[in-house]
Amino acid sequence: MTTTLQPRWLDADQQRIWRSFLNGVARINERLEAELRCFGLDLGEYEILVHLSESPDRSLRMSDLADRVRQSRSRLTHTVARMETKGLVSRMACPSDRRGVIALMTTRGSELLVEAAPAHVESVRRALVDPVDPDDFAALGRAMDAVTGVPGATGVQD
Amino acid sequence: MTTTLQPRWLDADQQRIWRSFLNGVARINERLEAELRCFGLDLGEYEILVHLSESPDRSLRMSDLADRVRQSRSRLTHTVARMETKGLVSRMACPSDRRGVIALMTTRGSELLVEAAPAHVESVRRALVDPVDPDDFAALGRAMDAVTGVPGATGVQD
DNA sequence: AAGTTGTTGTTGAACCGTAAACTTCTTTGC
DNA sequence: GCAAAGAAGTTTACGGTTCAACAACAACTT
Repeated sequence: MTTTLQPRWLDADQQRIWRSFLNGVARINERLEAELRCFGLDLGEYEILVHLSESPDRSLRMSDLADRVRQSRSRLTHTVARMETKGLVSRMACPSDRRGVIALMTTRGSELLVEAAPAHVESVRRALVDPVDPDDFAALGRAMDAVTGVPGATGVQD
Repeated sequence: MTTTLQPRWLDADQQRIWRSFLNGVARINERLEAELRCFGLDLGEYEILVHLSESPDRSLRMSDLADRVRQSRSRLTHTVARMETKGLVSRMACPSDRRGVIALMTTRGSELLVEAAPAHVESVRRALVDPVDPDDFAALGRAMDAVTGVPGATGVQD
């Protein structure tokens, strides 16, 4: 037989919270995407620009960038290709590894990020930060860190 | 001039939490999708089956269903059409409103849900419920309710 | 040093979601 | 009653994501 033990169903509270989570995430995404569309960007492209802007020389190896923005390599290739035609990024060969490709943000990309960032941050505030109680917001951070396995201070403060 | 006041940037903590959120959500989605793929479903299809199974006669108006699973009407039409070819749902005319279409779950759809549900619930536990501290999990629920504007008990308990 | 294995990044096809136009029907207001 | 406005679903075209196969290179292995 396969390992089909009795399923540990969620209790009523857990199920309510789980559905609240699904609803909340969907709502947040809707708002952020809608807002970024005014700048001709989606969340994936925006994140690419953010991570490039935070890196030395505004550049990052494709595989490194893919990990940071949680996109598959294939998806990143396609997305960066599109952004390249828009003049937001460009690509060059990696000097240290001839397999590698380095994506770098253009001046135009940088300018678009500077333009879009304030509105985006305001969206994040309106959609999440402002409506949520600060203690709950901190708990949200701990919860998501636990999900991704970030060590986090589980013990007592000293 | 446009209303470009000084942007209220996120402070270091808020930004860390926001990124934890993005990472956590992505991780949870990955796991749930990967698990459901074993049953030939994605999260959108699974949710359709769940909501149909909870409704009288295992049936729901398309627009009603669309609201519950947070899909656009267009998307739902496509998804249900696909599921219909798989034999998981079927469609019939709505008796009370001749514009309406009623989606209903087939026996096959019901059987697939019964088969997939335990594994899915286990995924939700492993990805979210189990790793997160119970108090933080409750706070997560309150936070997401605040995001979607669910009234919620903000005051003191009586 | 040659062969194996793993990594990096791209390609093209299939698939899915989005957006806008459109049909049919209901509801509203005069 | 009738025209206008609105709602329910579908359709089509387009764009983006996924998936599997692939080419080029690096890193081990012996």
